Amino acid sequence: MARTIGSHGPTTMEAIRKAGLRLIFEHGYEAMSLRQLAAEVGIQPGSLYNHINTKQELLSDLIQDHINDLLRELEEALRDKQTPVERLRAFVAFHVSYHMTRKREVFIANSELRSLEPRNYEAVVALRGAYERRLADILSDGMSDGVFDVVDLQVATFAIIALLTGLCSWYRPGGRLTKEAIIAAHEKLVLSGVMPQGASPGGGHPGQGTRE
Amino acid sequence: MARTIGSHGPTTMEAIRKAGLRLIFEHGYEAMSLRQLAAEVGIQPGSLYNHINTKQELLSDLIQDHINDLLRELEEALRDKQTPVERLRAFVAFHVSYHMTRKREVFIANSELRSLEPRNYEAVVALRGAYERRLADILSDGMSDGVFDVVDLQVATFAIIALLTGLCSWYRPGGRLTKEAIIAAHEKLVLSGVMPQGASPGGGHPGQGTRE
Amino acid sequence: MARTIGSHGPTTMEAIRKAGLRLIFEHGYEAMSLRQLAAEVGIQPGSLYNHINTKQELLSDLIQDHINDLLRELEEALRDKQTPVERLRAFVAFHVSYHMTRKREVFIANSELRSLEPRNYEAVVALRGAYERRLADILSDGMSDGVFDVVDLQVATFAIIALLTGLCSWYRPGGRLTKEAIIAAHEKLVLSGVMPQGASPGGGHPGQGTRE
Amino acid sequence: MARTIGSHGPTTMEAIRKAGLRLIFEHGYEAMSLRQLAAEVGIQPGSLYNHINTKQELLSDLIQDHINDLLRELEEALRDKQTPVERLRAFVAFHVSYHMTRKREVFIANSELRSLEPRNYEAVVALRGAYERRLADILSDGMSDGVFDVVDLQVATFAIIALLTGLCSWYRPGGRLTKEAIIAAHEKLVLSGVMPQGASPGGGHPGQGTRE
DNA sequence: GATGAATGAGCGTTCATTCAT
DNA sequence: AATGAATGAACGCTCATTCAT
Repeated sequence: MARTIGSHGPTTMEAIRKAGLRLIFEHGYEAMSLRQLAAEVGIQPGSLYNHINTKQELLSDLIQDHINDLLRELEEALRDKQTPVERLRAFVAFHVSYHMTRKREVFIANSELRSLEPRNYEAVVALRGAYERRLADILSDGMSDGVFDVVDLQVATFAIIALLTGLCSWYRPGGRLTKEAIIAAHEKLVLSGVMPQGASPGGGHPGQGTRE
Repeated sequence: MARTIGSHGPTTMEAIRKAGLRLIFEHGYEAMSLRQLAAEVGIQPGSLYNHINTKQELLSDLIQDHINDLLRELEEALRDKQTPVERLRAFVAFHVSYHMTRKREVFIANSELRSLEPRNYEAVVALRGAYERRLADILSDGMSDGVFDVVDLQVATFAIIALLTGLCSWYRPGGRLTKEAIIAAHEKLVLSGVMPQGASPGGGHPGQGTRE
Repeated sequence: MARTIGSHGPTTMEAIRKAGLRLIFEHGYEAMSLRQLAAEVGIQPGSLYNHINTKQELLSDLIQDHINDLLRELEEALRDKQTPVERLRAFVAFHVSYHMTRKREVFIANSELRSLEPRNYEAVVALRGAYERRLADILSDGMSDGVFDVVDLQVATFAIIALLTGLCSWYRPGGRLTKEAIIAAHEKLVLSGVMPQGASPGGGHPGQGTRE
Repeated sequence: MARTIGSHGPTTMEAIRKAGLRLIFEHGYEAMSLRQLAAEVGIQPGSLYNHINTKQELLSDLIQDHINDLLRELEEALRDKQTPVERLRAFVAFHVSYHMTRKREVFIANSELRSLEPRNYEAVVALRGAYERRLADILSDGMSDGVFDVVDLQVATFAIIALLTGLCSWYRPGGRLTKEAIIAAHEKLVLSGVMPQGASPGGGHPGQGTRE
C-alpha cells in the first residue's frame, strides 16, 4: 500500500474508493455504474480495471475494511472499561461516534449486504456477528450482575444495534445537535432501556408476566 | 384454451404485486428485472404493461399503499388508548406486529425510498413524517406528564422507530419466539428507555450533566 | 353523425381512415402506432381489427384509393380539353387544386411508398405510372405540334410533377394566396417552361445544341 | 487477434455514417434499426455507442453536415457569376449535380426532417431557408432587370427547388442520360419557366390577369 | 497506467397482432 | 363491435468487462 514515489497509483485507488463510497451511498450498489464512477474519478471506465478486479470486489473491500476497522476500534474503546454499565456506555458512545464520522461505510455495510456474492456475504456476516456478540456479552454480564434486565438477550442486542445504527439515516454534520448531545441522547435510551424496572414510574403492567 | 397458466384479470395484477414485493425484498428494486418478475408471474415481459405503467410506478404503489395502511391501522390501534404510557405501549405493540406480518413492505418502504422519483419520494416521506409525528406526540405528552424523560425528543423518536423497525431484518415466522414474546421484549426496551431514571440502579454517572 | 340504424360500423371505419391519414401525415407510417390510432378514434387497439386487417393494408388502402381518385378525376378534368396547351393547363390546374384539397393523401402517397409491401408497392407504382403517362402524352403531343419544346421528355415529366407536387409540403389553407393565384403561379412556370425558347430574352446559349 | 472485421478507429465512424445513410435512405429513419446498422458495419449494436450518442443525433449530424456542405458549395458555384441568368443557370447546374452525387443525403434531408427533434429541426430548417433565399434573391434580381417574370416569387422559389430536387427520387447512376444531359434538361425547364412570356406561343390566357 | 473500441448480455419498454369473453 | 389480456419479437440503449495499443 505505502508506495510513494513515481506514480499516482495510490491516489487513483483512493479516489476510486472515495467516489465509490459516495456513489454507492447515494444511489446504491446496483444503481451505480462504473461509468459514473470513472467519470467521477476522471478516468475512462476501462482504466478502473488497473485498480480493481471487479465491481463486486470494490463493494466487498469497502464493506470488509469498514467492518474490520469497526471491530478493531471497538476493541480499543472497550479496552479499559470494567463494569457492564461502563462497557455499555462505552459501546454506545463508540458506536454513535463511529457512525457519525463514517456514516457512508456504515450505511452501505448494512444496506448493500444483499448485493454481496455468497462468499463475501458470509465473511461480512461473520464479522458483523462478532460485533454483535460484543454487545450481547456486555448485556449478558450485566444480567448476571443484576444491573441489567432485558426480556430476551438476542432481541435486545439486535434492537440496540438497530437503534444506534438508525442514526446514519438522519444524521447530517452541522445539524442542530453536537456530537456529545447525540451520544448522550442515545446513552439515556439504551442504558435506561436495559435497566431493571425497579422503582421507575409507569412500570408493572401485567403483560410483562407472560414472557417465554 | 391451452394457456391458463399466467392467470387472468384482477388475479394477474395481484400476482404481479405479490411477486414484485418478494423480488424487490430479496434483490432490491434496481436488481429486480421485469423479466424475472414476468417469469415469476408466468407471463411475457411485455404483458406486464397491461397492468402496470412503469416499473417505478409499481414500486411507488407498493410503498404508498403500505404507508397508507400503516397510518390507518395505527390510528385504529391508538383509538381508545388514553395515557401516554398506554399509548406508547400500544404504539410499540402495533408497530411490531405490523412489521411481523408485513415485513417485506416495511423493509422496502425503508430501503427503496431512494429509488423513488422525486415526486413519489416526497409523497412517501410526507406520510412517513406523519407516522413519526404520532410517536413524537406521545413522547411529548409523556414528558409533560412527567412519566417520560428523553434527552432529545427528535432523536428519541427516530431511535425508537429504528429500534422497532430493526425487527424486520432478522424476524422469520416460525422462529424461536412467539409474537407476544417479541412484543414484550420491545415494550420493555422502549418503555424502560424513556422512563425517568429515578431510583433505577446503575444510574447517576456524572457525564449526564453535560447535555445540551 | 349520420349513423342510422343498428351499427356504427361505417362511422368507425371512417374515423379510422381519417385519423390514420392525419397520423401518418404527421408522423409517418412507421412512427404511427396503432395504439395512437386507436386512442384517436376512441377505441381499444384490439378493436381496430374489427375494421382493418393489418396496419399495412390500411396504408395501402389509403394510398390506393387516393391514386384511383386522382386518376379518375384527372380523366374528368381533361375530358373536353383538346389542344396540348389547353390540356397541359388543365393538368396543372387539376393537379394543383387536387393537391390543395387532399394534401395529406398526396403527401403520404409520395413519402410512404417505401413502406408498402412489394405487392402493394407495385400496384401503386403502376397507377402512378399511368398518371405520369398522361402528362408525358400531353407533352409529347405538344412536341409533335411544335408548341412545346423539352430537352428530354421523361425528365420533363418527372420534373413537372415534382414541381407541382412540391406544393403540398408548404401549402396551408388560409395562407397568403388564393387558390387561383397559386394555380396561376404554377401554370406560368410550367407552360413557360415547356415552350420553345423562340424570342425569349436570355436564351440561346450554345450548350443547348449538344444534348443527347 | 481474431477479429479485424468491424474495423477500428475513425474508420468505424465513417462506416457507421455510410451505412446509416444508405439504410435511412432505403427504409427511412424510423424503420432503420440500430441492430441493422450495427450488422451492416460489422459490430455489436451496443458498440455503436462508442461512436454516436443517440440514433437521433446520427440523423441530425448526417442532415446538418449535408446542408452545410450544400450551402458552402453553392457559394462557390455562384462566386463568379454576375447576371441573374448566369446565376440561375449556375444554381440549376450546381443543384442538379450535387443532387446526383449525394442524392441520399439530399433525400434524407428532405424526407426525414419530421423525425428531427425540435431543436435539430429548427436548426436545419433555418439552414434550408438560407439556401432557398439564395434562389429567391436570384429570381428577384432577374425580375428587377426584367429578364425574369414569375407570378409569385415565393411560389416560384419553392417550385423550382421542388422541380430540381425531384431528381433524386428517380436518378440512378449509369442510367440513360449523361450528367450534362440531365443538367441541360433542367436548365431548359427552369430558365424557360421564369422568362417573360414575350412572343412565346400559347401565352395570354385570361386567368393570368387575376394574380394577387 | 491510461485509452478507446470492442463484446455479449441484458435492460425497461413498445409494437402489431390475436382471441376468449 | 368492443374489450382486455395475452403473445413474441423487437426496439434504443446501458452495462460490466476485456484488451491491443
